[in-house]
Amino acid sequence: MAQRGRKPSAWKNVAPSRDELFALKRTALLREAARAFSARGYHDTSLDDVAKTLGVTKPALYYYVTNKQEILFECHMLAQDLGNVAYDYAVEHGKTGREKIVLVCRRYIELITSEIGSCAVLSEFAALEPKNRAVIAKRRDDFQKKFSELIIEGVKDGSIREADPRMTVFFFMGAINWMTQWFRPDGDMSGEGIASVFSDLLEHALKPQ
Amino acid sequence: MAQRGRKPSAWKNVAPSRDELFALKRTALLREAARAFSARGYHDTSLDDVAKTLGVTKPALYYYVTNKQEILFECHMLAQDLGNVAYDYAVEHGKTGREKIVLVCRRYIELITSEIGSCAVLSEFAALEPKNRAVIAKRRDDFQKKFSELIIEGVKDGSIREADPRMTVFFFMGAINWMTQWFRPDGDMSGEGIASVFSDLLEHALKPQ
DNA sequence: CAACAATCTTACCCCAAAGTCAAACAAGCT
DNA sequence: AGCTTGTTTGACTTTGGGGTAAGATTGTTG
Repeated sequence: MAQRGRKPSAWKNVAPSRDELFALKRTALLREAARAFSARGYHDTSLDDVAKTLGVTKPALYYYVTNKQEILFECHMLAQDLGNVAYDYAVEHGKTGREKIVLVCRRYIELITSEIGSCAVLSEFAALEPKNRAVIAKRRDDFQKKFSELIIEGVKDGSIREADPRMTVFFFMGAINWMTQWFRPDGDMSGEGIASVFSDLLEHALKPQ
Repeated sequence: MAQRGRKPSAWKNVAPSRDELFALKRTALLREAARAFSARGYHDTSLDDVAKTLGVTKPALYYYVTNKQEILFECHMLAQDLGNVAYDYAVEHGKTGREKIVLVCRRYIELITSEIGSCAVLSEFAALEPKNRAVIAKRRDDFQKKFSELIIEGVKDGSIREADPRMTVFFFMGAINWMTQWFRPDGDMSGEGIASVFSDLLEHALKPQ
């Protein structure tokens, strides 16, 4: 009934194509695996478990993924993407260096808390195999470099007091990354609430005087 | 020669008794395991490797330890002890709430950086078996509770601006705990250096105005 | 319907690494 | 020397879980 009077091609919106179905299932797999990894850790999560949760058997997973390691790698990539989204947002909306930094902080927290499943995985860095680890490490360093530059910008424009950029980045990125160890979506503090408190603390830490 | 003219009992200082030897070896085992766990992660570290590094074989380790899990548990306990040491030091030496909090931060960082091997393990929380995990979690919560109370004290005595105590603790404990992910003893920043930067940031974040 | 491709299952292989055990070795004591 | 207790080893068992092969099932298309 809702379909009536639509264009003939309306079915496309309702019945996903094969490729779309494939992508959908693959994403579901990554999400579920990420959730499990964060809850029990990479090594204590068997693909049998993940499969059971998804209502299939293990070999079915291997149709969408070449091995367990690939899952972990993709989760890391997805989580890091959020960081870049937050960064772009902040650079666009902030004026001074401090405003931008504080905005990144706030936005990033909002993003990872709403997508916690795929992000808590950030703590499983050691479980990445060397080649993948190198890729993720490189991206992370690039990311933190951009942050450092925002701080330098803030010191120049007078919105941030003199401070070691690299250490400052480590400081608040640590505070944020550690969230994956304690944040629970059903806890008594919302993602936005935490974002407010944390970005406020950061702002005072950086402000001159 | 250095021994000459000493008391007859001087040998005691040089030749450890059996019990002392046992304790010495056991500690060496824990230290080395901790180092390996931090470098490669708990699950990617085999006891065969640890044994080889110590110049013995795996079964020898089992003479000092009942199983692998016990090693991880003891490492966590040791790392947490440092937190309490830092706390006691700060309460003794600080006057206002803020001074105490900042001192805990500084002292704790100095301690874990000098003992990084046994501390980087803090990130392997998920690898603890349920029973042990409960013990460690309890201790950690107690620890953070004491911190919260220092903050409340600081707000009362006017040395700390209005702030959510629990979130504030999460914030800077996160920043510190995350150090285990990036700090390297041979890096270009000493433990004291980091302690200074971090405690300075924390101080500004808490200070009124 | 037949044929072909996409998807998923049952049954299996395989191996790294935790953990065990009896025997060998070492050190002190009488 | 020989006895005893503490320490270490070589050789072994066991198991969880990653990964695979071959066939069943479902869906699609001519």
